[in-house]
Amino acid sequence: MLDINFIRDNKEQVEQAITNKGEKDTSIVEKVLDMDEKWRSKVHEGDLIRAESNTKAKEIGKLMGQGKKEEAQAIIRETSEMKEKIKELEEEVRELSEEREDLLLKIPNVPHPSVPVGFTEEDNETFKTWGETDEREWLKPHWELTEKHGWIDFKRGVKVTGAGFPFYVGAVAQLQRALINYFINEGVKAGYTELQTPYFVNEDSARGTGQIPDKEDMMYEIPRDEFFVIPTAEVPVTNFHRDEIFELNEVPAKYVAYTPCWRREAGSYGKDVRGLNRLHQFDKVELVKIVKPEDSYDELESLREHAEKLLEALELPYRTLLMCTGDMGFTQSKKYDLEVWSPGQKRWLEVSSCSNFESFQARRMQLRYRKDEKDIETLHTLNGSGLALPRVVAAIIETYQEENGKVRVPEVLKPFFDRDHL
RNA sequence: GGAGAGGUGGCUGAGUGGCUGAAAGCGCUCCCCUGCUAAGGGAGUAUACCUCUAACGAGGUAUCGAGGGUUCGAAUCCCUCCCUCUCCGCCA
Repeated sequence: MLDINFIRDNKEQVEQAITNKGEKDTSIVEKVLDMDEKWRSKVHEGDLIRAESNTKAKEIGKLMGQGKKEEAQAIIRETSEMKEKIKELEEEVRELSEEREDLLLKIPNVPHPSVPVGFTEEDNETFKTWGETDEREWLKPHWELTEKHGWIDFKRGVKVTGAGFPFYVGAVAQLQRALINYFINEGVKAGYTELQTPYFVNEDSARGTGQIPDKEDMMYEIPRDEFFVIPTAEVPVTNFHRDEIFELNEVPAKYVAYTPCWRREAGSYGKDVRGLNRLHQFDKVELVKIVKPEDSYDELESLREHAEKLLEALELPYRTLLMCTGDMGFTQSKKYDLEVWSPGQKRWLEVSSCSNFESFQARRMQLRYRKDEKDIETLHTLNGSGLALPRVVAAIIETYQEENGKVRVPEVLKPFFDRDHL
């Protein structure tokens, strides 16, 4: 959510941002400003009447205390009209405030000036490439190898739950566990605090990170208990500090958390969902930072570098994309995607997304810090995957495969294995 | 799941209808005093929003778990919900 005062002062910039993010109709800006105007005027009107009514109530109290019942009665009669008016205004204010809030929640975050303007994948900038893509023809896609070794059981996953909920069996289960450990360890080494989180969150939390109202369809729901199943650890982790005011020495706060992630992925099909490419449940190690506004763009770079180093340590060729305005989503102001090379599929797979939300999430969540004696300021939040597991697993299996179908264990994961091959 | 108790400011904890946005203590900040690993005195110390102001700032409204109700007036009474604690039950 943007600051209404910011919108008021930067109307054109916000409209431009909406356009650049791919939405043609920018009239919402006009609407929200109009609604805000109405809301403020009614709030003020209500405040004035309430002030008067409070004064009278105090007079009554005084008179009652002195036993002057007659005089008190006279004032009480005066207030009855006011009472109705207050109720009326309260109702109006409530409605206006709701409408205002609804509109405000529908306005996307403003992209950073360094973000390329564009609307399709082609408009994303390649920020960096690392390693040589392996184009050898005989390299097999991971699903053939896992099938051959019995490492991933998609069929039984379908039987037990449904499509997109595979079982990992034996060596690949071990590989995932090793990766989770490795990623968390690297996060902790880099100064992130490890967090284990709830996997269900309430509506306020889903709203806090912007899954509601923007991306409701991505989440599984548990209506009976009014929970949402987390689509990423970002949701519980960022909400960890919701409604809190940090002291100066408490920022930056940095967390690393492993959780499974559940996503409905409605409308996905074809090669995108083949094998481990897209699942309804997958594992991910997530990094979250809560930082001072002036630091957030430096923090974004270090977050990106941290994720990149994980891929480098695993010796997996990758590229980093700077996402264009139209491809980056509602809540971000700047986003990098890391894509690992899948030599068996001859394509890039997204394994990390590092974003700066500036104050967009923090404002919804009331995440602030005491800047000095007088000022309280909204913080900035960032997050990035470090990393998403299944596609890394796929890339490892494909990259480390040998012609006989065996798969070597990457060097950095050797401590987690007692052998050279999976 | 059943029975009971309770939710007040950063913390402890008063407060059962009016001068209580909230005593007192602790903590914290600033000032004064004090020559020493300390003590004493004074002042200040929630958040959001609105209005006025160029600004410093001033005023107003709301908030005592959340929402609703009664009342001229509610932390205080009533209802609903949430949460915490104790006992029982169940259980990894």
